[in-house]
Amino acid sequence: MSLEFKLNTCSGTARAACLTTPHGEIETPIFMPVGTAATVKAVPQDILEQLGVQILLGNTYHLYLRPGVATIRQFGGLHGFMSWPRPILTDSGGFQVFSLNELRKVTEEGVTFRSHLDGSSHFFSPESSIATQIGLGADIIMAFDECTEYPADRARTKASMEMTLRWAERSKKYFEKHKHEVPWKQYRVPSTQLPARSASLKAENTDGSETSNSVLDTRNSTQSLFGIVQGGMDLNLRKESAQRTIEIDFPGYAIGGLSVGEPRERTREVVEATLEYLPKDKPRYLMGVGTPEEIVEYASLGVDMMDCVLPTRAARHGLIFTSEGKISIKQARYAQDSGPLDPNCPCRVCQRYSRAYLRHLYSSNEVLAQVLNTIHNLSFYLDTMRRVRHSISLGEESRFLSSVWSRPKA
RNA sequence: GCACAGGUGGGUGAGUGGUUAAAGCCAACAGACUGUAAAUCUGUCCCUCCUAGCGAGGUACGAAGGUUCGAAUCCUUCCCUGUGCA
Repeated sequence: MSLEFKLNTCSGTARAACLTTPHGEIETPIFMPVGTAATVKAVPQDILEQLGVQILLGNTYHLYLRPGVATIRQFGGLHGFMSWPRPILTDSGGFQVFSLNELRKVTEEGVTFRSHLDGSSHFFSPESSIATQIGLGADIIMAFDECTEYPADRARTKASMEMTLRWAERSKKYFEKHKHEVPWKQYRVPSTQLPARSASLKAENTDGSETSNSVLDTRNSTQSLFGIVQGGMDLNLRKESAQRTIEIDFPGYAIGGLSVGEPRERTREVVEATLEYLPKDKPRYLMGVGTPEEIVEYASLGVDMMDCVLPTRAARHGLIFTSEGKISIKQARYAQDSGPLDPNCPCRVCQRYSRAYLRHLYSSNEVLAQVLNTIHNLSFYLDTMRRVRHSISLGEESRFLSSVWSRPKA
């Protein structure tokens, strides 16, 4: 069994479920921190575990350039390389087709990138992206797509969508043929690092010599490849893209091509419309969103998985998310403030440090500022999703949206 | 005391007769950030006024005078700093 999606509770359009992957279970709706270069910037893995991070993102393009797949393969994949025993998802490099627009050339065959590191030329196709992702060995990997830019006219959006569909077929075809080449091997991790709920995945310790350690048994499992729905802001194209992607048949579906500059109301509209066409019994992953308010809303619409660089990047830039809105810890007004970042936050940063200290760290350019700010923002996001799951499990209707934070909503 | 070299906006430091209220960098202040080319990027940064503009005045390149249509830039004197010699 490589992927299992078990619905627990539904409440309105929202649902709570359990997604089982070769490296453990994930409770959904879930927020997935982004660790592009095999690291969630500024935060060590053991702290991520303590924060309750259940699944991480990695990026194919970045890891392919550095350190290279061969290296990661030697470690049995990303899990072993970065010492992260829990689930991982890799993005295909499709987003870089969009974001590196100055450095790339797209053709039907694939995309030629100029490396942002040294300017060297590299070619990515659906086949090579999947090959790379198999080498990286994430639990969930993504089809190679083209993230359509915004704005785009209907003809351009349709052409882009059609190509993404062809690329999806190629991705799947290559994956089915090569999925057994995944480099997973048994590797030992201290049992303290294993998420409790992965206990069922622990293999028998046959040699008996490592009784204090657990061994993840991934021998009989493979990765899972998700398809990606495109179609820009055009609801009809979204519908068509969803239906045709489903025809190709994937164990999970992502909604891509959003948060690319369109107004937020538009995003919501497209998400809501697209979800309607996605199967209820499979995980739905909304790529690249959002603010705390937005992820709560998308979860209420029925999204199961989300990822976003916002909490981590914003933290490094001094923007802090709190139950009372966002604050910029750089501001002079916090220079003497003895209170925590967020009075309602139980995280280790809020329990220990003052705003004045955190502002001081930031203005002094101390790396600890990045560490602490990121830990807080991630805690806040993870807590937010925990509350969303709790609300869904209580069967609270759409009301849970406003009760997620213990404050009146404006 | 003598001889050189210097004194520029909060700091550093360009500029050596006119597009110079004065580059760049830093600091300060504010803003942005949504499948990470991001410890990044953008704006403001002498004072006052308004119709808020590549707007109008004022003040400013150690001090005071002078030359010139015009000076941070040239001249004189003074003050201060560094180095060398007494």
